[in-house]
Amino acid sequence: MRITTRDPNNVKTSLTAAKYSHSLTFMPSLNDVAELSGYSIATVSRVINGSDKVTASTRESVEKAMKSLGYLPSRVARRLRQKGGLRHLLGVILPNIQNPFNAEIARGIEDIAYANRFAVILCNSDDKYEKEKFYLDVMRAESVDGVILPPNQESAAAVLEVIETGMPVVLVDRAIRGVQVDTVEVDNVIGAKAATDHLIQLGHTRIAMIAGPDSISNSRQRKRGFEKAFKNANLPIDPELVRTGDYTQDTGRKLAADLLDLPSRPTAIFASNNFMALGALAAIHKRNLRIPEDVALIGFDDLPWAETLDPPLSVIRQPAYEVGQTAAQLLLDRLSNPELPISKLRLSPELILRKSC
Amino acid sequence: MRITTRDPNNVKTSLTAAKYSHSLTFMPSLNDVAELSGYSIATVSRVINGSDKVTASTRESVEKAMKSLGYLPSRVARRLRQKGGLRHLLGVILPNIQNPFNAEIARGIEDIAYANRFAVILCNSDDKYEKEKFYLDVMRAESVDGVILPPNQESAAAVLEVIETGMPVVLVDRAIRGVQVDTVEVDNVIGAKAATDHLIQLGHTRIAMIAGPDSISNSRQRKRGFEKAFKNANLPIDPELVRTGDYTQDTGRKLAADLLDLPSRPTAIFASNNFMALGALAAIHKRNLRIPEDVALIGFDDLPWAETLDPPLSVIRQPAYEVGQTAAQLLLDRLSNPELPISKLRLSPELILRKSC
DNA sequence: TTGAAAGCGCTAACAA
DNA sequence: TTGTTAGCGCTTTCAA
Repeated sequence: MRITTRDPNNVKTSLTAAKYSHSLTFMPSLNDVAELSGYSIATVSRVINGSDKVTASTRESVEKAMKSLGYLPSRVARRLRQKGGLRHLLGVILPNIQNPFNAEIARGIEDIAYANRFAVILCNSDDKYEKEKFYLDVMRAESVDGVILPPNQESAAAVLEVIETGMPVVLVDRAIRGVQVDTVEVDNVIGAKAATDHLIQLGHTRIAMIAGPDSISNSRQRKRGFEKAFKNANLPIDPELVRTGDYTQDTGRKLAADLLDLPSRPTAIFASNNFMALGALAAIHKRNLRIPEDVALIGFDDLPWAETLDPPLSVIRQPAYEVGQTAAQLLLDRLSNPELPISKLRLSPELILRKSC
Repeated sequence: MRITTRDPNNVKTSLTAAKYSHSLTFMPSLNDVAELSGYSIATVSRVINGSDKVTASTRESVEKAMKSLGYLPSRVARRLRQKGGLRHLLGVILPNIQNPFNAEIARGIEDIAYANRFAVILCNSDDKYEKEKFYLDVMRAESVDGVILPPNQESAAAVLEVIETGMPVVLVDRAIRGVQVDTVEVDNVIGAKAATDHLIQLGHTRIAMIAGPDSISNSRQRKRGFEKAFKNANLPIDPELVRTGDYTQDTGRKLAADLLDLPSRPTAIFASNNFMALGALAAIHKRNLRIPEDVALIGFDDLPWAETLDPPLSVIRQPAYEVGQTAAQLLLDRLSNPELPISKLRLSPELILRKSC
């Protein structure tokens, strides 16, 4: 059933439309306030910036003038002039805000930003170099206070360049090796090892991994954790059972399908991120296989609705919100004190057992 | 099981740290390029802006100078100066990016923005007036080209004020009555009616609705659609079965629980948004009720993983990505031609039947 | 085709 | 305590 009400004719003309054409956005300036209040722009500026070198009565009349004009200081002009000070603007570049993991990070960042009266320019890169480069240039051109992003192999050089210019950068979720820059990661090796350990303890030996791209540091780390668990248990890895996807639901589904159609199929699957786990789940369902009896499944990244999936999905939970908060706080700390030593933080993941393994 | 590796001591000092303290972000300016190339800043500016009044040879040497300096024009200075032109910056204020519905809208907006070389300041308001107001001020102070947001009852006045200043605004998902401003909505009445109709056709008469807050236009519209379906079918609404939540998973769970614990419980539940549907799902599961045999469930808003829920959730799907795209395109059109008539668009929702009803 | 100079809205140094 | 002024990086007349 499809209901169609989209109505291209439902377009009305109005008086308001005419207004737009004449009114360039009206913004009173310092000058306007100065004129109205009878003081100089310097004094008005002092009032705005809460200088204590203004008489109470002066402050009062200036503030009255500001209010009556609806004056709002231009962040643009301020940013242009004030070279040393804070611009109260952060740049954040994430692969895709539609991934709940990224949304959580973004939210963590923004909550800290808001608490400190910072606004955030948020961009989606899809891990595409072209977009990353464009947005990195935007950040410089907007002269934001600093940038938070998860680098990948391809973008690393561009990120390094930005760091060279002196722009504070905080890496989240992914790292660049051998570079001294503030970084907030999750311990992916330990997380992946914990997931695999659990599968092994359950008696599985034919365990498949749907891994992420090698160009992403956390993906390599998760692979390492997987291998570590096997080595620890003195178990051999069947290379046929390790597949590399691209962190999308689609490859998760396809690779799980391939795995499931193997002559001797795995009894357990570890999916290296949330989307691929969801894809694997769909593929298993499609084959009417029981979870965990026929195939056990565990994913990396929690989902707010993992509890309500069929079956409730066991996962390695990343503290994504905290990652975002920590990164933002690190950046703000760096801004207020550039001499701070570099921090490389690694937050802990958590094994959450539900019903899928 | 909890693995803890957070290591506050894993903090290293380095040469890079020292660098920060001295290097104020280095940004070559027009002046630097002018000096290096031997031309005036005016000429350099012309080269940047692709003026045709420059000799090929001049352009060439200026471009060489720009490249060798890694020059990037400051969007800030440009914005300050150029009163008429485009700033290539959009403001977007959404309630919460962690809601996949909002994430989809945001993505739709950004894809159009990126295609036109615009960057986006994205903010979460939590539908809190204080945050909305702060971010609205930020948009003005940053002199963005325009703002996209879903208004609510409380913020409407502030939004109107912004519109008064001449700043282009596009409303998404929610409308303000009696105001001529570009708006992209979804037909909530028809959507909610379709959901309720379907439940009625299935033979249900005790149908509960978990509605959203009355302060949000789409919530009121969905209630209207629900009532319309009842009236159409000549069925009475049991007021006890209509509960008002706040669009969060938590109230969805609580209100569903109340409903389910009623002496004569409803046989079907219509949840007015995605989060409340998820909450209701959890509440039903907790009581070990079968879906749809004991209680049928339908939600508003699709979820990328609705298929994999237990059971796969039937929903009214909103074309959220298209809503975002359309809004952004509307805004860009308005920027390039302010005389354009006001558009009030209403996109179509879609009934997607899966297994929950 | 190029350059000189004014000025966008603001901060900050200096003077009064 | 207040005002004058220079200048942030750029665009845009106006002259040359």
